[in-house]
Amino acid sequence: MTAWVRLAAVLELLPGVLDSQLRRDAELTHYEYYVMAMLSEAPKRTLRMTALAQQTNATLPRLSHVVKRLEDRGYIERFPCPQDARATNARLTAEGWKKIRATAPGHVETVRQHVIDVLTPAQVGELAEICGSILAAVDPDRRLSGVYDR
Amino acid sequence: MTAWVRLAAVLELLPGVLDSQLRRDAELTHYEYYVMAMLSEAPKRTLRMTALAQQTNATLPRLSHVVKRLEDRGYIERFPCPQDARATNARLTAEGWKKIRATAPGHVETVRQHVIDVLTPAQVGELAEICGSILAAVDPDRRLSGVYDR
DNA sequence: GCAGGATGGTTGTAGCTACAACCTTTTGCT
DNA sequence: AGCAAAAGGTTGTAGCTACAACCATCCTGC
Repeated sequence: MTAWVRLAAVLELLPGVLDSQLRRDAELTHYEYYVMAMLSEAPKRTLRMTALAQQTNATLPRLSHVVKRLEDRGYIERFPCPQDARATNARLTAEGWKKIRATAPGHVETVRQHVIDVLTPAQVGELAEICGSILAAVDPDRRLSGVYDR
Repeated sequence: MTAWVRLAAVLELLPGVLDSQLRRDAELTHYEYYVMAMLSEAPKRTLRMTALAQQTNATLPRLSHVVKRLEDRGYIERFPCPQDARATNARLTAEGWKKIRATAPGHVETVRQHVIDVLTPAQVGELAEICGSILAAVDPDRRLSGVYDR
């Protein structure tokens, strides 16, 4: 009971904390940041929409809306995939790359402050295990979340 | 890194799972359910808006909107607090009580299925500790969340 | 070689949350 | 007492997400 009540509280409060830091310092949603971060680590900073949706644990419609907004702001560009005319590729622009480089340190610091640094190293390990198990239960087919690596 | 990436995924996916079960089976949001659950455990099934906001980890405006909707549906009633003319009390109606009694088993089962039962007892304990630390960092003044009990 | 289903993606809309502005009552200071 | 500031709530609005409907392309079996 205690575990669940506290987890529910974290679920409710933590996203707000992360969001407001990013919105204040970079005018970005946490999810928008995550999308750009995933692109920045991909080969050629390019990913197909479906793959990007999986990696960011989101549905395709949600991603589509978000990418459109980021495209309007000049951080991402979309172009049809040459191999598959149905598919769309999303690529981080130079400006988007600059943006993510500038934003990352502050965001990482926030995550450290509120999560990593308040735990012992052993607890961090436990947390990874625990979240792994929960993810397996929540998304058994792993249609979303390419997060089971390591 | 692994711990954080997975926690971020849980933050993104778990609320959706809980919400859809409740919306499907009871036409309730997870947060609406939580509000009614907190009221159902309070003395006289009544709580002041501020207290209710704290216990449910929400801001007052959010609670105000939610309570209004639940009032329209007949699950909650509001009345001015006799001791403090500024304050408002929220009370669960008989219908609200019936609703929560009917809804609880399915919700609890969902939580077990996706969280508690996929962890070892030791992990459940660890999870409570970990979330406690995170909450302390996220909300140092404990203005929200009366969740540090035990 | 083509019909029917599956895959990839976009768009429209309803509903919830965050933020800011506002009003009322209470408290604190002098 | 009296006035300023704080506490308790509500309302309005903008913005994001979920869900459903939709279109286009690809693939499979026959």
